[in-house]
Amino acid sequence: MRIAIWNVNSIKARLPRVVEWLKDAAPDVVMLQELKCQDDAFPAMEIEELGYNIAVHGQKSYNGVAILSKLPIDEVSTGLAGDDTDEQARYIEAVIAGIRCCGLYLPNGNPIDTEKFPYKLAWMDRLIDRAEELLGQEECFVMGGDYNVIPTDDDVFDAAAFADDALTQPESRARLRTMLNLGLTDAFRAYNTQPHAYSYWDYQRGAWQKDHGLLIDHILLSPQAADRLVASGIDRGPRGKEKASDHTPVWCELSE
DNA sequence: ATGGTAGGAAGCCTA
Repeated sequence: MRIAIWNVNSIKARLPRVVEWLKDAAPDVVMLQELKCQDDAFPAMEIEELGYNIAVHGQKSYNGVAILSKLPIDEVSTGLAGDDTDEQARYIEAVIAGIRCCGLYLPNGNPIDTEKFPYKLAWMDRLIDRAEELLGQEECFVMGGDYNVIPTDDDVFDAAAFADDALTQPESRARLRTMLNLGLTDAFRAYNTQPHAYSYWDYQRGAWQKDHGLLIDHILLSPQAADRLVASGIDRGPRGKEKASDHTPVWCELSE
């Protein structure tokens, strides 16, 4: 089963790119981030026509996550436990063919001297709690999406330029490492060791043309899922197209 | 030293 993640930066603006990539790559499951639309505005028909079932957790203008699946989608739940006042649509879970698929759009957290940064860290703590809970149940699960964390200085084109960025702060990195230390496996890193492999390139300053990117989209696997991991990669194709998202898909393949 | 681009909403915010 091939599972992909993609921050599309508006599903409505990106629909032609998404449709073309779904036809081309034909992943079994796709977890989307940054839909930037409400549930009723999600272009469901165009995607269902390609043979996908859909679970959406949308929000007007900002955030929004979805799961697309060729196989039936069960046990959908939205939102991340731990803060009843949090109204941002950044988390969705569903069970597909016995695999719990957790799609997330982690807060960016910039600038770090505002309330946005503590919100990011608190959100990560809640994600860690959820991961611990699922690990305790010994479930086969995948936690993937835009983590908005650059794991190491080798995952950014210019570490010095990002020294004060929320994506590289020790507090952000420590929380991501905590998830790995709990026993989760970074799917991409299990099969790819080369530094400076990116999943995001800014629209500004010709970042794509210069390969000035960041690796911030990650797929973490529970031990039961990692046992089935046979391949993982980054599909740079979509980033080079017209009207591209600033992110490109990351994928992993689990054996049956 | 600052602004560059993209998207959505509605005449600024987020990234």
